[in-house]
Amino acid sequence: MKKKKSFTIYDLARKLNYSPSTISRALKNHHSISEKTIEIVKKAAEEEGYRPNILAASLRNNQSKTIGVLVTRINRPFSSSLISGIENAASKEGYNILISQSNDLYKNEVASVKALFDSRVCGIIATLGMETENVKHFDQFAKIGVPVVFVDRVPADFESYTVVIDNYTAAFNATNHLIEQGCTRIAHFAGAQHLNVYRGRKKGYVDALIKNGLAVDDSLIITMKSLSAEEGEAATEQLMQTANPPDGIFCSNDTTAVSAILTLKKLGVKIPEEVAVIGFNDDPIASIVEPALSTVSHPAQEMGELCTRRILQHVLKKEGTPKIEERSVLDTHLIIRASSNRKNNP
Amino acid sequence: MKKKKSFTIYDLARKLNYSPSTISRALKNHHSISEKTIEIVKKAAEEEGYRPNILAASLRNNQSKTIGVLVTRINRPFSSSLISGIENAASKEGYNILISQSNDLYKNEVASVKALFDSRVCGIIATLGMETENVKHFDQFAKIGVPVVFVDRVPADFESYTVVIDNYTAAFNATNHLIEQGCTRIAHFAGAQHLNVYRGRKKGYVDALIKNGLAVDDSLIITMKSLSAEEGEAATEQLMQTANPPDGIFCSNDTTAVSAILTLKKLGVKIPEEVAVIGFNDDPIASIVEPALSTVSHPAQEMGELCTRRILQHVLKKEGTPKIEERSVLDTHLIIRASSNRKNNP
DNA sequence: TTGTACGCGTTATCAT
DNA sequence: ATGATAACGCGTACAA
Repeated sequence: MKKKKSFTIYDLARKLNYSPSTISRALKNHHSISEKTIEIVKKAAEEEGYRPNILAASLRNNQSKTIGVLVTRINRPFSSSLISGIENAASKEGYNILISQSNDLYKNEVASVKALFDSRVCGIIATLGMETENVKHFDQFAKIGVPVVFVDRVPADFESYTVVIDNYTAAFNATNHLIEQGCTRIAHFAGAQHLNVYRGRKKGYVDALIKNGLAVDDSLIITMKSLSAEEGEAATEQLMQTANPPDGIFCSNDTTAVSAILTLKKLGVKIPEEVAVIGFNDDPIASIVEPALSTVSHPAQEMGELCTRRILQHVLKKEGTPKIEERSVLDTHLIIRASSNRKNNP
Repeated sequence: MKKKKSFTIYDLARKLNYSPSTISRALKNHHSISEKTIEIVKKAAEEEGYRPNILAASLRNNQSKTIGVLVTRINRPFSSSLISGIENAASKEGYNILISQSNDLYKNEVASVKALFDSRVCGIIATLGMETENVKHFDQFAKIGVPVVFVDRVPADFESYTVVIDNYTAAFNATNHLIEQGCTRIAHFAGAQHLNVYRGRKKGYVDALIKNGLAVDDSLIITMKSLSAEEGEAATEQLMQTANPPDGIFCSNDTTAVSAILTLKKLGVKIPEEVAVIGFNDDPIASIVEPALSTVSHPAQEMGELCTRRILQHVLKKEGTPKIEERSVLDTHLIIRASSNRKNNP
């Protein structure tokens, strides 16, 4: 269905007996146009319902005001908060955002990145999928000077902006907290180890154990494919059936942590007395589950805003400041709730 | 920072000694181009890393393959699921989605709609904000034949596609269920009444009471501005302090319902024996809170997919099928959990 | 202060 | 089967 031709600066020019260029300039308050003309043009534009065609402007300028965003799943607390932050910061500066999700499939990720490139985004913000092990598909951006910001799940070896949290320290602190609560046999629900976030969390966990003189028992480390509720339940059941079950679990996300809590309750295990549990992300469910889940807060919204700022800084930058690499590490916060707090439940 | 000029069909044409039009056609498998030429062109395009410039194509075709999406807050279970559905259906057909959020502010909504229009989206999917009482800002789309799909929170008087659930029936059934459980004094947490969804839910609640011969007590109907957790808590406390507190609460969303449950527990009120609670949406927290929250499931993801389908149907439609109005009402499902189930807690 | 002319990358139309 | 040309709407160098 073809759309009607829209009202352009040419139509406006004809109507006002000006040249199109004068209209164009007046509309953007060019200094060489008289106040009066600007006023006339703007008034007429308003009356006629003129709206600029951004496609044409972007093509002409070889530069769009659209930021591409790629996440694994839009429909997840972390992602949606991240996107929300990105959108708020972007729209405030007159930038649009183009969104796509990979559903954690490498194939989709590559296709989405291509699509975003074809749309000539002025920058791209991306979180890597579970299956992603190389990031060649982002090379095309670097090649033409379009900034790439990787956030949260980031590659090891790509020259780009990076916005992350310190997964290692957060995990170390979380595990350390469990030890302070008296846990001596702590299990860990780990995620795919080729992803920085899960690698960091596992390493923090292991180092906290070592630092405190506790044994690292590989049978207590369950590595999961997608950290789903089902996997969390299965792992919890499996662990509790062993001769020597854990007295604490540090989970790489809240989904599996909440799942662990529900499963432990089903098994009649007392939380946190017999098994203390701590998660990661501070999803809404964390504060609702009973006992409330201790977790690590993830400043998703702020991360999104920062990502946008990185893109804008880069785009608005003048020549001569080509540094396209900068790593931002945001603070996390350990939130201690009932699921790991033995002090209040002596 | 200016970007490098990109590799175009002209470069490809020069390199292969073909005309740009041949390249253009070969790239889209035009039937008039020989197999051999197509192969040659595609191979070279691949080698040179040629990527089409969608901006140029859209400008030339006066038709983009981008769907605009406007929600109130990206960062909400319903919205993010909706968007996820929209994105999945769109990307499958090679369409992109441009997202913005109004944060429930009318001013933002108008600005976002303008921005989406300026980007020449081929269709727009929107959920109205809390403050929105008129939808003039959508007229510009109708004017040039761009389809508008309103979803969930929709206007009463705008010719467009509409994707909704039957709020009235869902609310009626939810309230009826509370009555079946023995509730006789049921409160209602209502939302802004100029929005169809909250109006429908309230009406369903009222009619269920009437149908069952129960009195409609205005003091039991609390109308909230934003249906936030804080409002839910305040309303619950207020209700329970009265001489004649309710024995059931039908809430217009899960946020206030969960808030009610937590507040009731704090007050030592037994759920569902003394007060049964039911929410709306089936957010993740609904199944986690204790007792688990009965609620109405909202097929957000499917609604999103349907919205996209409406746009695509319209866009791909040939001339002569101009019907731009069609109302789709999706089924909801009453999910009975512990917060309203007195049968299992005699 | 305003106007003219061209090009951004693509595709549709009309030729050859 | 392929090529030449114009046009989509806008912005800008250059001219007046």
